[in-house]
Amino acid sequence: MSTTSTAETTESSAAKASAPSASSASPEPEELSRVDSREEARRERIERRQAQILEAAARIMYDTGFHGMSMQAVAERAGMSVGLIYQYFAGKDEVLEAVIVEILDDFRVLVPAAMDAAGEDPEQRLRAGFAAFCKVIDARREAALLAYRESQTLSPQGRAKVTRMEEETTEPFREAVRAGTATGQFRAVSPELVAHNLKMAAHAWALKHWALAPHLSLDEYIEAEIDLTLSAIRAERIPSSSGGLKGRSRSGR
Amino acid sequence: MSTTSTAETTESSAAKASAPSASSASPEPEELSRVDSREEARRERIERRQAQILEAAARIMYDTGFHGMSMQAVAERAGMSVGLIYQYFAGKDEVLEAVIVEILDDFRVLVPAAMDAAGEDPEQRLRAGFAAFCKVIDARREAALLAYRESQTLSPQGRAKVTRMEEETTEPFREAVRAGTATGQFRAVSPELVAHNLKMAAHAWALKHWALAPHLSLDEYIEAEIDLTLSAIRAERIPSSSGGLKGRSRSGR
DNA sequence: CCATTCAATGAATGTTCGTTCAAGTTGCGA
DNA sequence: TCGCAACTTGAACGAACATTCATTGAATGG
Repeated sequence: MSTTSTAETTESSAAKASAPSASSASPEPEELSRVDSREEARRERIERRQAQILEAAARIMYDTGFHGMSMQAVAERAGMSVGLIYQYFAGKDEVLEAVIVEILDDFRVLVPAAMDAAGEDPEQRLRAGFAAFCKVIDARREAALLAYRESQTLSPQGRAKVTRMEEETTEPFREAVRAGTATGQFRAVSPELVAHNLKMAAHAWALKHWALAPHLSLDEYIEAEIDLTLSAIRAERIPSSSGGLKGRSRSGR
Repeated sequence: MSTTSTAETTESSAAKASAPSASSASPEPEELSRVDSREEARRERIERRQAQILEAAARIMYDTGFHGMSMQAVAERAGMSVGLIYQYFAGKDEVLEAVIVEILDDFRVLVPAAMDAAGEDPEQRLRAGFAAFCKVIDARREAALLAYRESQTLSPQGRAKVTRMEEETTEPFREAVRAGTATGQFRAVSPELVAHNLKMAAHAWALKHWALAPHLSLDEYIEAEIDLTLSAIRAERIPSSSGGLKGRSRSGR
């Protein structure tokens, strides 16, 4: 899942970058195809190796944390030698960044896709987006947890990148809330806050899985959370009965 | 703040446990008082030292993470020698556990206190408890973040302890929701889920401070979040208009 | 069948760090 | 003033670890 885009995102990395000098000049078709298939095989191998490494690294970090992960252990788990890891990643730090970027990339791609597939209605869009978000988290719970625990460990650039990706991820939520407010379906709530809450609720499925999973299935959780949020932001459907709403509604800000 | 209970909680630790052999036989009252004041001074020193160490450790871990924290660095920051740390903690792991337990202890004490001070009304109790929760987080943001990042690093016993303390912390929230449902002020929502959401919203002030703080002050955040939650769970105040509430309210479990 | 290229290995290296402990210091009672 | 006990120090030790690199092995091309 998203392996392609990950490889692309990660490619900033190590050596290996001996850019395909082929594309310049080699008119023979057989020559071309030979070079191409070579190139292709190479790319495939690189991808496979990186995936191997990232999976092993994610597993180990989940158990022990970044600091408890030795490159030796990663190599063993991935079924290769230590040295080989350094062919595909410049160092331990870069392995961490790749693991984190991989899952953020899934969010960025899958959440908007699900929302667009859900049509125009803001409520349906929020539902679909939130469900997709939670499902990605559920599928990659280990990596999601890592993204939290070890973000601080990243280089400043790495952290900036992660922050930016996270902002992008929640932008569709903000837009849906704004759209709903515009149509009058939603109260005048802060799109930032609602989007933030949905994001946190999704993250919580990973962060607090030990507390939630015994009570709820993933689908139940998704249903319950989105219903709660929608209850909070739906415009009251009863324009009648005077303003005397009992409660002090100093809704702040 | 809560230093006392922390010292107690942590006491399982290192050597130092050369239990007061005095208590066996020394009838002279002057003897006794002399011994007592000695004991007291000793305890005070232990507390002061532990606090010194924990503050330094929390600061360093916030910047570098547990793995980036060397005992040498802690000693320097705390203004003491490496060896001395081992007089008060059995090892690096125990320092981490103490830092985490310290803040959880604040929650456990301060949140119920604030709720009890707020009176009987479930809504007011939730408001007060949530505000207290957030304020503790805000006051000790570094430690709160650590509790997240490094919980996995703890020993199994340490993790179990932290889990238990967290459950205790949110119990008052669950009770308030149940009470509100019983009086009919709240809809029939899951107390577990609502308490969980409030806890997460409070945690988020630490977890996502970089995203929230530019938009909102702490007080504004508290207001906005609790208002949103209460909007979601308040019973509709209009008993008229038939049962057709439109929404599918299969709020599961 | 040789030459070349490149993936892959894993022992060796240099460093960092948690922990220990022998030795020094301080404070207090006699 | 002496002696004792508790407190404190920090150099030293050993283990772990990230990273390197000389070497092996396999595939390709002529």
